[in-house]
Amino acid sequence: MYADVYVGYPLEGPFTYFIPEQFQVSPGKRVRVNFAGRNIVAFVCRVHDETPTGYKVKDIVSVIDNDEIFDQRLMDLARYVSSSYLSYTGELLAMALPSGTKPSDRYKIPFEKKHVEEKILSPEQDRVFDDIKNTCSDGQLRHLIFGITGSGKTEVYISMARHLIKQGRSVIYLVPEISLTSQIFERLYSVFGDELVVYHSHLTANQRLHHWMKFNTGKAKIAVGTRSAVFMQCPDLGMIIIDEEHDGSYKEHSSPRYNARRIAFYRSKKENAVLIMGSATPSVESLYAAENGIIKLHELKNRFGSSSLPEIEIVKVNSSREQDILSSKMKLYTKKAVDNSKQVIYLLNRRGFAPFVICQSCGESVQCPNCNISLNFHKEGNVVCHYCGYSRRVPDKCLNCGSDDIVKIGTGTQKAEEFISKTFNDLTIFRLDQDSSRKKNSSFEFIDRMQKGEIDVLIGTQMVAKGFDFPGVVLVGVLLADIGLNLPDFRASERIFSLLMQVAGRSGRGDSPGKVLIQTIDDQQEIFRYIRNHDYYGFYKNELNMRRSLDYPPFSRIARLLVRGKDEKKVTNSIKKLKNSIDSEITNCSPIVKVLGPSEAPLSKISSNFRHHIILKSKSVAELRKLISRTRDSVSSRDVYLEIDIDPHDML
DNA sequence: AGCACGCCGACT
DNA sequence: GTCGGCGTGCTC
Repeated sequence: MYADVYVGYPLEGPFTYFIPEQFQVSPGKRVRVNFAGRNIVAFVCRVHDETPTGYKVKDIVSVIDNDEIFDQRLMDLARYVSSSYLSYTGELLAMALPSGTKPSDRYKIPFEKKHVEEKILSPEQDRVFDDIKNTCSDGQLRHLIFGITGSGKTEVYISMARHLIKQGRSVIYLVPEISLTSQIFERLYSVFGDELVVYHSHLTANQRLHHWMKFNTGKAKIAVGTRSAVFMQCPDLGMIIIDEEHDGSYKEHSSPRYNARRIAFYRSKKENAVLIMGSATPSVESLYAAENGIIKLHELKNRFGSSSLPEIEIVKVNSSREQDILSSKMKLYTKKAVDNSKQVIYLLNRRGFAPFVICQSCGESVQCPNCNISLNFHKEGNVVCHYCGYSRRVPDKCLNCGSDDIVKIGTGTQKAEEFISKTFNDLTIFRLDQDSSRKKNSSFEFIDRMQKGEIDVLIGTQMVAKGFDFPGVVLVGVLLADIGLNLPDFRASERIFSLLMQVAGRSGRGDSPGKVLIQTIDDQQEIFRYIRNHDYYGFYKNELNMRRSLDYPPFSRIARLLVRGKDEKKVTNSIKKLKNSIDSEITNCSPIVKVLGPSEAPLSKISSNFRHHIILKSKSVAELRKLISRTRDSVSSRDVYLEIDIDPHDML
């Protein structure tokens, strides 16, 4: 007998191997095979007795799984996704499936089990729940809940999940990032107990395998996880929930560059499962789909309980210098909040853009030698590159002109933390960013301390904006809203808008009314008018008009072709060749595709790789795919790589 | 992706 | 004459 297998390389398979007598091989198991001289994992998709001709068949080396870990449905999904994103079936399987070899159930529940009384839905939540429940039995499977922050979308998801699980079906619950799984896990655990599993990349490979199998066999009925959990298999998929659906994390940033939102959309139809997406700031694409009847829209307009939306104020600051980190208004509001034993959250979006070390004499900032990006100053006296990890001591003299007049400009979370603790020296301050949250269990610890009111001021990057429910917070301060607003990227204002609305939603969730103070250098930006009024629809309309006039999504589909390599000459030659190939192909058959570029990518060099790109736009994504698959081989030169991104999330 | 094969330039 | 650069092609 023979087995057709896929391998985790950018190669379209499958490849056929001989099954030695003693092995139990069936579709859905992983095996070890010798492929091009090395032993690698392969995924069995078919077992048959057709002797291949034309090459010498090798034997399977060993069998990894006793039981099948996937079935035909995942194969179909993998083929669909890889063809949609011009990646490869095996590559997708390798990414989607757990890599462990012996399942481990040694997963520690990250909190003390406590009894939670059953929550009763508000009339508004109940209406939405009923509406979803009733319409989905009529075949309306896709739903978008547009609910303001604090309106209790989670409770609607949970009611729906409980309803479907009672019918013996399974539920996938997606959240944008790992730090959010623990919070939602706690809530779900109180409802579903041991029928719940988690799935994300911070688990060990063997834990992942165990959880995958528990869900796959139907022993667990609900799985909460990050984007890769959208591929999880179960006996009867009843629903996929996408919480914070606007979030960019649902788009995978390396090949296969799938978008979990689209996959969920596809699966819901294919497997007759309900899809619920929820957000306080729906993506322009999703709301547009709702307006066009592709998704059913539900609104939650009231906050749960007695709290109301916070008041938002915009305050102009003069610079991003240290003395301007906190405006006098910010200091005043902060003091008032903590004097009443309440809590404050400060958002400093993106650790990656500040602070720079700059020469006052020639104006040059200290650049990363591998990426053409300004290095960021860290407290330890080093400058660090957040793209490639390069790090060096702060130079005494300007590397460009030799002047010793170098200063640090801008503010990162570290510096802000230091400055704030100097300003308010009796407060307990906690910093939450990628550096501080990396230590294991620190995020659970911090949530606990925050809930107990032990922390006065929480300062952090966008992590503080997402999902937290701390009733003691009455002030949210955005230290510098301008960061990221002027990026050369058509989604920049959408991203900043939802970030600011999300973080604003952290304020005033308890009994006391909340305030939001947004500091900005440019207070005349249009976006602030919508933010001040909590006017999502106003923002949306404005944004939609812009997208329409420039032919951006949702009015077209985009593909980005990025060529990168260490030798810039080769990169530019390759992309020219690619452009020529596209041009001749277009005149032949695809006049409905618009071609922009080639041009240098905004991040023109990362990790010593020069980057140039071509942007393709078309109403028809099929046309884009056809064009790319016919021209991609023109980039064939060695050490030059072509990265294909269908529906890119940013174009930096 | 990795790796072998094989075709032209420059050098002990 | 050979070493080694990298373009091309293959992997069951």
